[in-house]
Amino acid sequence: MKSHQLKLYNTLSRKKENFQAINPPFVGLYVCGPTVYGDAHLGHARPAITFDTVNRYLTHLGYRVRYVRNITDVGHLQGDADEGEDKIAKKAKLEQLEPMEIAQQYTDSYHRDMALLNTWKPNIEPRATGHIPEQIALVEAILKEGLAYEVNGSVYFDTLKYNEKTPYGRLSGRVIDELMSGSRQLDGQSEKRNPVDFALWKNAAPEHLMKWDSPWGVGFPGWHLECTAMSSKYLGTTFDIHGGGMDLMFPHHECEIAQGNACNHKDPVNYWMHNNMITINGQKMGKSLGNFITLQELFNGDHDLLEQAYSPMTIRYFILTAHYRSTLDFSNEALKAAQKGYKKLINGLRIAKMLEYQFAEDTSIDEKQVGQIESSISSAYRAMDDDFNTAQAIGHLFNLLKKINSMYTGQLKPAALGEEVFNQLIQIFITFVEDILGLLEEKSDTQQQMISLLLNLYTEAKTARDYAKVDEIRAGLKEIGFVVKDMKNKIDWAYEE
RNA sequence: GGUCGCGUGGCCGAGCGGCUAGGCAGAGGUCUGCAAAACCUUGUACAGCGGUUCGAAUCCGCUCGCGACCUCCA
Repeated sequence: MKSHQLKLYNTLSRKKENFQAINPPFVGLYVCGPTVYGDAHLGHARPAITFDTVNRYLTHLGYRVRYVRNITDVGHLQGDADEGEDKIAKKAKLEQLEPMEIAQQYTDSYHRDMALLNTWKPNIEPRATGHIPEQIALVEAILKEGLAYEVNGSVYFDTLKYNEKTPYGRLSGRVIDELMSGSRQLDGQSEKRNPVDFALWKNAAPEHLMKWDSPWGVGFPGWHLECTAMSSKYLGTTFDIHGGGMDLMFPHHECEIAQGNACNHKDPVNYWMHNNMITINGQKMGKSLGNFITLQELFNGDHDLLEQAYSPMTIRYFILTAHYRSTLDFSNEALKAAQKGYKKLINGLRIAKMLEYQFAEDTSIDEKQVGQIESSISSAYRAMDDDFNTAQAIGHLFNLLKKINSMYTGQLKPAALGEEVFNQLIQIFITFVEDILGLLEEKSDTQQQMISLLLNLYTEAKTARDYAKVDEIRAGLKEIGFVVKDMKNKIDWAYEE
């Protein structure tokens, strides 16, 4: 394992803490996945990409990560008028499909979008419906502890009783008395002893589509139970890192802590990490607000708010240019700037892979350049070590990129760096861009071949001083998104930024 | 109402007590048949008002503005 002191911000302590794995080199990472009742939107991309980066960086440091991300295909209740109705079941009725058909369809589209964003697949991707017995067992365990009660075939968590021994609300900084006084008495909550109690198991109405037998009758699991059931099953009753969106902090993650403590008398998670929201015109983007843009719409440019299409890698880069705990505001201007920045970086990646070290007798080591490169490299690592600051790391990568570009145009001789520093520069730049940040060149092979063909014609025309032909080829390539780089020492191409 | 967070140059966005973040846009230059790309140079920034400090965008207080959570939500 590399000697890095990784620090990460723990929501539980509200501080950056040194990361210490429970059983190194193994790390358990659990992230709340999507509820599959609609296409993934920009908001879904944020946790997927930030925790993908966490996964990638931990792996880079030599940890062996078991990444578990669930698929919620049952269990979340609809609010207000639809109280008690399952979100997925509701959608199913609407479209005259089986609930599992809906879940499958959106699981597939989620996988497709996440693959386009170049996120690593979780090692385990458990489904809530595949873990009903585990959830029932959890409910029984909590009942046995005397921290839950049954009413009319439903089981509720007795939050007040739990709070007598273990404080409830530590994660989100809530105090139970304030919650009690501040909460509203909603319809359908009458079965609960207290408004702060939450459902572990819900009795299903006859028309309810997704339901299972249980010791308390036919029903379905409560909203927060699946994550406790699946995380403890695959990662243990106390594991290293739990991630998710900030909006899940309360009540979802708070309830997970309570459920874990109720069963196992210990905290389920050492480090809680929460990504901030993506906003649109300063407001949270969300399904319930109806102001979201799906990833497919983004990729196709097919939305009223979009002036153009933005590629998956542009989206990934865009998200990475902000720290994960900051809000990130969507706008065409910001996305366009991200697109240019991404392409600039990827042009650098292509160049880095082409560059070769050449010894030159007449060139001595340029200590200033070497110093700048070494400083940028260590700064990039320091940024990642400091709570996964990808935004800052990217800034340092651009400084390295300048050196790479300078060598490419012949303004800086590789020999001026010395072979060791040169190799380090190239290797670290490529590793950061591809492996750690997960940014790939978006290309196709035939496209590459066509371009080199055209560049050959360009070079021939240029040698023959047929400038009309030269300009024609250049203009034609520009039209389809490529620029000719006609330099003193060579002719090449680049993506138009 | 309660809890928490934010306000950085034309735009996006790091920074968390002293050292140029970076990207996009703009200006000048080098290179080039002309360009483009690249490279170099360039930008009186830190919501306002007080305070702490040798020193504050960074700490404290107040004011203004914005947002999140408290209900499903990434």
